[in-house]
Amino acid sequence: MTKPIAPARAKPSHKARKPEAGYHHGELQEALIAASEAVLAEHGAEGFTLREAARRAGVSPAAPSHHFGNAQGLLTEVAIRGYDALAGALRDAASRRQDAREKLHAQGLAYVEFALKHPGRFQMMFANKRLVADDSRLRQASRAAGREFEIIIAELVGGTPKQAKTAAAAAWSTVHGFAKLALEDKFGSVKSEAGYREIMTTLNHVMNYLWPASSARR
Amino acid sequence: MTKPIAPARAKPSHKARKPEAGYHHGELQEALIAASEAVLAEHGAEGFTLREAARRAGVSPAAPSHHFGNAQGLLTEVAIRGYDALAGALRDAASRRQDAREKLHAQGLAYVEFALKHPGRFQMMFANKRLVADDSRLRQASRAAGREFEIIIAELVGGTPKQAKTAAAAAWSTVHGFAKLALEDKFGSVKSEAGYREIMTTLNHVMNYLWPASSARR
DNA sequence: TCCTCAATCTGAACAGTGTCAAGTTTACGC
DNA sequence: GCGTAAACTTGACACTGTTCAGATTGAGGA
Repeated sequence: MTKPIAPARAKPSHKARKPEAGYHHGELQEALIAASEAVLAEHGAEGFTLREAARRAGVSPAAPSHHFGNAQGLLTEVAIRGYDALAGALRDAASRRQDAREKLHAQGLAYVEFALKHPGRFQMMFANKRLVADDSRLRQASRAAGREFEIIIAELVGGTPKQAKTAAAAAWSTVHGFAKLALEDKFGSVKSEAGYREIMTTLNHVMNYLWPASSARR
Repeated sequence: MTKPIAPARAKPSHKARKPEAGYHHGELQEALIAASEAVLAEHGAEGFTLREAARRAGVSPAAPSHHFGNAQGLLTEVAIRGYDALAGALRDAASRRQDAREKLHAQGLAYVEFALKHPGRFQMMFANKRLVADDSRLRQASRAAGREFEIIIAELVGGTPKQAKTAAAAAWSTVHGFAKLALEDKFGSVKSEAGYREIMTTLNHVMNYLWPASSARR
């Protein structure tokens, strides 16, 4: 079933060309990142192996080390892109609404959607032990994603920056916890389409409960 | 075909002494569970290995399979005890308060405290891929822990059972997400004592924000 | 008391993992 | 055209979880 995938390699002359055979790969970084994301999508965070990623990129198991140092380095790059994508999804969701509360709700849905649609990548993003946790670019990307919540929350609650930070921590915790619990089947099976929709409506109820429409809650 | 959990071994009456030398271990199941918890405490969920647990129990790497089938079986047993301990901590925390809101706050603190003080075990409890996720005892233990929240939430919000379920999902999601994010250093370093206390006061603020004292919130 | 036999545990093997050192191939500036 | 440095491979090592044949044991029946 999984036989040697045709190696995607760069043509010698100019590295902007289509991939063909050759000792040097040419675009190995990108190929490895893409391969890693594919492995994460298929086998989840626990099922990721460096050798499998290398295999899919058509190179030897030792090749990644020349570009990323080790598996943590490669996964860190994957996580950074994951955070970028997450931040984009959050910004996108908020931008489609007018009301601050609706923006927050949309962000919550987008967050959980992101987690449920890319479970492996999402779990890896929050698996510090498998990443270079103190990588500055990683930390920056993570904080940028968190800031998307803070922006909307500040708009919603007003108050001092400290209050906004608290409220943002609350929002992030809630949606993150919901996503994590959902991924571990605590709210039913995520596998089926019906289960997925049920989970998302549960999330909707949770958001309505914690951030209701009127200013007087409950 | 089902995992061969050995029958509870009767302690050899005349040999109730030190489990020192001997071909037969005598209390290997308990020893393996204890060893696993020690490994989890020292190296975290990612750092757990079956061989290391066996090593600590003074037994060959193949021995655990006779009692737990495989690593998942052993870890499932560890997770079950973890959920039992968690449920106990939640019940305990609530029992010390009168007001329903204070009970919920105490449960939230207890939940995060549990996670931060036993990170490896906690993370493993929610790592379905490393457990026998459909083990009935595991599911029951997990639901029992979740029910501790539901009990207090029902007391707090009243309403229909469905509303209570929503509110309980919200509470669980929030404290679980907070714990997970804290463990991944999203709220500062957990390592230092000062960082730990800062995290717990942040949690306090979050709880006060989401479940404030008066009925009119914020 | 002895004997059997099932339960328990070992030892060796296997396939797979991440990483390292050393060797091979290629690209590119001079 | 050449030399050098980067890119990649090869082979090895120390691990991992799991399997299976066989050694060891103790408990209960004779």
